[in-house]
Amino acid sequence: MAWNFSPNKPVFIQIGEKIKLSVISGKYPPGAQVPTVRQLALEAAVNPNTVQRAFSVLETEGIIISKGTAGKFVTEDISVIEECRKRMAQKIIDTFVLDMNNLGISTENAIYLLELEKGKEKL
Amino acid sequence: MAWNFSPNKPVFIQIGEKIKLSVISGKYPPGAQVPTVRQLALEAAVNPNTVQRAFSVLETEGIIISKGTAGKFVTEDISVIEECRKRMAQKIIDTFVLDMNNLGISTENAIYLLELEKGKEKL
Amino acid sequence: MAWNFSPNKPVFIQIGEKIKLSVISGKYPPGAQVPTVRQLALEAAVNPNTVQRAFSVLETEGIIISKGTAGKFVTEDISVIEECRKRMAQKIIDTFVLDMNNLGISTENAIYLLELEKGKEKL
Amino acid sequence: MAWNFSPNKPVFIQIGEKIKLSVISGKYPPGAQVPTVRQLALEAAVNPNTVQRAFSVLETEGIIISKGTAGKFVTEDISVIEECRKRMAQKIIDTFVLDMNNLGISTENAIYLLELEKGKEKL
DNA sequence: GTGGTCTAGACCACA
DNA sequence: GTGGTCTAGACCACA
Repeated sequence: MAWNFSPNKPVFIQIGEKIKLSVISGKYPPGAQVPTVRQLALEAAVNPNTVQRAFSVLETEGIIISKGTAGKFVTEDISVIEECRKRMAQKIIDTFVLDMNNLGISTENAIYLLELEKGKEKL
Repeated sequence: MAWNFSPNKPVFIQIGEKIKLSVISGKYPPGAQVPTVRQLALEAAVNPNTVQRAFSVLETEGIIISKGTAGKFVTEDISVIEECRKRMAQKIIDTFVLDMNNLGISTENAIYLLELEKGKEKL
Repeated sequence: MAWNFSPNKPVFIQIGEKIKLSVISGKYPPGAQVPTVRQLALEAAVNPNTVQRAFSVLETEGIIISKGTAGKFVTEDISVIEECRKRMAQKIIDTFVLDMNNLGISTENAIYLLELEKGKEKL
Repeated sequence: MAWNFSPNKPVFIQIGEKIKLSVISGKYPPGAQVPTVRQLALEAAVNPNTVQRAFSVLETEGIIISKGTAGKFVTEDISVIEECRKRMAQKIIDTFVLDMNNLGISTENAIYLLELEKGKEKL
């Protein structure tokens, strides 16, 4: 995993998002143990407290469950994960549509621009 | 103009973006004088320093030009405005594609989801 | 406010509960500013980080809203506060009934014991 | 016996409470042998050390008496058990009254809410 | 002055 | 070894 942090967002948020994406992508499947706080802190070269804080957000969301001294685990409730994936996708879409509309670009035109973008990807 | 600020972004950034959108949308056409710092500060109920800071960003970008005591004016160089519009649109698109891909959603599927979103708008 | 902490619960939890009770009791009414992080840290003789953490829980619950550099304020949405009060009361009742039942004391008998307790209070 | 542990309390405490309740309820009567550490550890799927720790608390309280290799037995001194039952009940009541009062709910009103709760139980 | 983030490091409980 | 809490203290952005 690549750990290059943007200066725009708090590090603990960025760590949390990366773990969340690993869960959603299935890299950490339901019920699996996630890396320990100390391990992630070493990897990402941050203080363990910062990793702890990232996890505490995910635990509040129910994505990660702490089993005391045994470690932290991905929830086995698949619906929580799926719900999270949907929520994130919808938020990205809403932001995109709103931002484009603010620029005076209709959703229809935005889709057209994305088609062009898709064309570029093939190159 | 509605001045309801999100707590997530600095206020001066939000003010700057709003003015920028007014320029791009033509509400403040090329060469036109923009409202004074004091006027905007009153309207938005913020400290004049905050508005000043927003303007200083726009002046650095060349969108707004300060003519000393005469006031601040939208640039007459239309290409600057058009360039800014394109840059903003491209940044929004790039962010959108990247975010969706990170969620495991291809650009193609993202377009499909946007089509659905467009459908909702009609309701 | 008396700040004597029990060793059984984390300090940040106890601080959070105390603030929450102040909100529910109306000591900090809707819309009012709550004491600053630094002020509470001084009063309670703990690290500002610990107070910050207590607040972050209340902000997640929507009881407290941070208005950037202006300070932190009690939500103006009275329903959130009322909802919180009800939730807390119900949780206390549920715990009580469950604990008593586990001891082999029916809810009816528990009420009888409470009547006795009420009698003691008058002395 | 159902062994589902809450993540909020230490497991050894929860095991101890469960055994204590079995004694109080008469499931393990005075003088009776209680299951062995190994047996309970197997049942509850925990480390034998954890069960041992739970027992050591109960032995300190005098509820359980260890007779060396013969095993562990419930005390034959009924007054110890009765005393324990009373102490637990009083603690639960005190906590309940205090918590409700902190929420601004008088003991009288608390009793009223419990009456409502009793009503719900019949459904 | 306000909130907010982060580090270094200590210390604790649990298993 | 695992998670979890807390302190002291630095540093930053915003207004």
